[in-house]
Amino acid sequence: MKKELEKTYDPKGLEERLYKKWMDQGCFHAEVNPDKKPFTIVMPPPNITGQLHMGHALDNTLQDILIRWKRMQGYEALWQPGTDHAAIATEVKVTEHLREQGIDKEKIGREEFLKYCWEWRKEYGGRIIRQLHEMGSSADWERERFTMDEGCSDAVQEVFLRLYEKGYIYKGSKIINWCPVCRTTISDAEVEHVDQEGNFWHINYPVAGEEGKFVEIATTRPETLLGDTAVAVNPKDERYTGIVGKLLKLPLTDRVIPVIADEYVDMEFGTGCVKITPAHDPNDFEVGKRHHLEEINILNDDGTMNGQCGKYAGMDRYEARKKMVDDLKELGLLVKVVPCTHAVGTHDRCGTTVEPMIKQQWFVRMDEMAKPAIEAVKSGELTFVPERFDKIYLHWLENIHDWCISRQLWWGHRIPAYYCRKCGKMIVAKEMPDTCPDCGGTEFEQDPDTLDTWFSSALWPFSTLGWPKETPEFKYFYPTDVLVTGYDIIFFWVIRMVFSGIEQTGKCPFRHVLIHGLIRDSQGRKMSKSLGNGIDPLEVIDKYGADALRLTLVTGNAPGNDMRFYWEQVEASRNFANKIWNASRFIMMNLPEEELPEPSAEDLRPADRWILSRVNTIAKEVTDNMERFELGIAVQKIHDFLWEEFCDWYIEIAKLRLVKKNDSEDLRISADAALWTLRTVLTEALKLLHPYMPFITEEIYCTLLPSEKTIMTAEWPKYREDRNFPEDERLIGEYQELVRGIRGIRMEMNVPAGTKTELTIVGKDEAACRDFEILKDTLAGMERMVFATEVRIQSGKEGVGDDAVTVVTSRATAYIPLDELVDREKEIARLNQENAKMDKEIARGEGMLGNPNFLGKAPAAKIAEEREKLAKYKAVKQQIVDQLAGYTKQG
RNA sequence: GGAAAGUUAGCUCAGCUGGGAGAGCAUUCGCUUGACGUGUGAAAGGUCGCAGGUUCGAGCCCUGUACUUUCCACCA
Repeated sequence: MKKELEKTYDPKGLEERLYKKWMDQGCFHAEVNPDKKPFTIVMPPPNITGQLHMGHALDNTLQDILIRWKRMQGYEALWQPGTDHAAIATEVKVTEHLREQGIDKEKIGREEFLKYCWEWRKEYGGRIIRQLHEMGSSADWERERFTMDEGCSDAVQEVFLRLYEKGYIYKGSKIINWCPVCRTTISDAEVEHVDQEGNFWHINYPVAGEEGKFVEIATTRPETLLGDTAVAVNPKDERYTGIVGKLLKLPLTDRVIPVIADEYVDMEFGTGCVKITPAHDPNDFEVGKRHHLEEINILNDDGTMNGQCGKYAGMDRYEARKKMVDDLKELGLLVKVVPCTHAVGTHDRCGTTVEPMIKQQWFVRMDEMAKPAIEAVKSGELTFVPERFDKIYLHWLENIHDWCISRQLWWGHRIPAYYCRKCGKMIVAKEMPDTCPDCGGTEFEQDPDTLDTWFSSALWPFSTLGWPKETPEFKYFYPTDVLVTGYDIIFFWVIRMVFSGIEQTGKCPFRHVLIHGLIRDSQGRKMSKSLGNGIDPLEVIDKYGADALRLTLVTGNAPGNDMRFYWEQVEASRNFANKIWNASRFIMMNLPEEELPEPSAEDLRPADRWILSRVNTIAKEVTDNMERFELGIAVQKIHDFLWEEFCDWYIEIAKLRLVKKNDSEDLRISADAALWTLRTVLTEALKLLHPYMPFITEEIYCTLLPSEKTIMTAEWPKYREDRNFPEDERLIGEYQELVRGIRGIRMEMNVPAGTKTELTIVGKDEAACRDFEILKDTLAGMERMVFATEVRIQSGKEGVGDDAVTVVTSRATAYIPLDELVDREKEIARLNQENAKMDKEIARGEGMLGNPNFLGKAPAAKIAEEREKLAKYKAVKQQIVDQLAGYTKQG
């Protein structure tokens, strides 16, 4: 029984059904297989708090395209999926969630809180995975991992230990970024500089013991005055040479601070005097170190002023600022207030202004590990697509600071450091030690901090494959091939994976990084929750299907570039799916029940060889484009081939032969050849399209070829020399030229569609006549395409009436008798216009070919091409001239 | 303050190593052609930001310039 496609294309039921089928058949699973070459992509693990958004949709579509393609090419293709515990994001979400139920995180304590986190993970961690299923993602879900599962946690501890023993991880008191709302440290990468309106407050600091003498400083954060331990000037600044070494009375306090000289101060900027607050400014911290200044912390962890701040203690930092400015004004020490905009460091997650503070934290030393990561890109071992992201990557690494990895959070990998309760000795180990080697104490307390969530993500390409164990998977699938991600997380993730991978495994974790941009709304704005302008990919899928969404996300999108989302584009994609659906349905309607053997070479007609040749060429081009990660260009070619060549031309040509299959034995053979070609070309094109539109291609393929289980493992089309038919491509090209010309002229002449005429084709020479004779069966049916009742092919003008309009191509002139419709004068004018056009072309060609420089320097192929074109234009012109001469003679 | 990207049809964007400018949507005029009106045929629409340069030849390479966007940055 022949299978059939549903009459209308409805992605909804179809996609769900096919995804289930793939899952049931284990189509996504990859195994260590020494007979095949591996191809690996690790999926950027979505947060367990996350919901699928357009960014995920794009990212996963690109990965799925690559994986499906490589799988078809015969690679053992592993797409390694999983989810991220997303330390701070989850902790914030769970905390909120608990608060809504009236539960206070602090009250229930760490252990209890973590239970809620795991519950959350159980409840919501799978949600985004299910949503990825809807996209058609062919990841190996059997291998799904989680950054906090046993294996990944083991990898984290192992790396921590190794780096600690190597001296690359250390605990130290340094100035760090503190978020007073989240109450944790954050890394440099998490600080976003946002321009804000603010003021420069100019304040006079009285010189001690010299009545009426002041030093004027300017600051954007007056409240930090309470932490000042010096004022600095540039040693070369002659304005201030006399004052260096003197003491100043720090306003609002009873402290005195020295004036010091330091190169760091820019003489040109402000007053040339800088207040130094070592505990709350990274630069001042460095200055303080150089001059052995006291570091006075003035802030509590929640951003309020601490006990050091006298009357301001307990106030919020901004409240204190206001009060202090008022007080300074009252004291007459406020010189002026100058409005200005300046870049304020904010926490990228919550937007809170970050406070630099000195705290004891854990850091990763970056200097040594950055080197091989830089080298990896410089040597070409690791490449970015597009290349320009090299610079961003290198610039960051070349200016990298040590990475603060400890977080004052509960949800995450706890730092594997233990402190002896008796003597305080710190021991770094995977498990809690039994006895203290120093004091013999047996009670230990683990460091309360957890690790930056990116610490575990950095290990993702190998921790998911079983590392640190030498598993077969690790040996086979690592290093991975391509990493696909947005440019927004190069710093957070890509760089950290590279140096971690090289340090731990000795190998760069991937060969290529394919960078994509952001999906913006139709006005070019970032999609965001606060704007409410986000488009839910699931809604798109619901309305138009995952295939349409996927196609929309890759067409016209170049690597690294942002793109705007338009519903119209999705609609166009769905229309394409519909087109393919119906074309396939048409082909299947005509296919016989019985076997359809490959026709012998002589039974194939020119159009058959043409379309076979075309799909062959397209396969090669598409493969080339995909190898260069030009997915948008590749899919455009498949799209255009299927729609404009296969549907618009070949199917139409084939129809003529199908309807006549019972007329004669010869026509039956012709019809069979067409059917076989239709099926063959469709099959090849479906394979090319499958990575982009997996569902519709699977459904059609399996219906068309009932013995095939899936298109997923069908062999990717390869270029075949025996399917290259340049002669037929040329011939059909001439045919198309002729048909287009006839349609055009009929339109121009306003010929009613119902009016059918004879068509006489006069070949330019014998060879041309022969060629058009070869196309006889195609031409004979041309009435469907060019409204001809009868087609004659001949070498002279005999029998051609005077009232015919003409279509001139390089090798033939077609005559269409239109009797009363033709205005002789207009026809002559039209031909003259054509003639002038040819003259222009000929002049261009002759100009080029007459230029000795061109002949001397241009490549031979280009010269030959131009010669050929020139000859063609000359031939057309000749025929136009002949035609005109005929009219003149008659007229 | 550094760096990158963009500037191409009315709109949104492609354009691979330099060799006669493309798509989708929109527009105009046709088509109950038996797969598809989610279709089909024809057409209109561009000084490729501006100014120089290199080249036989530049949307593409170089220099400068204008505007837009983004990233980085410890000038208080």
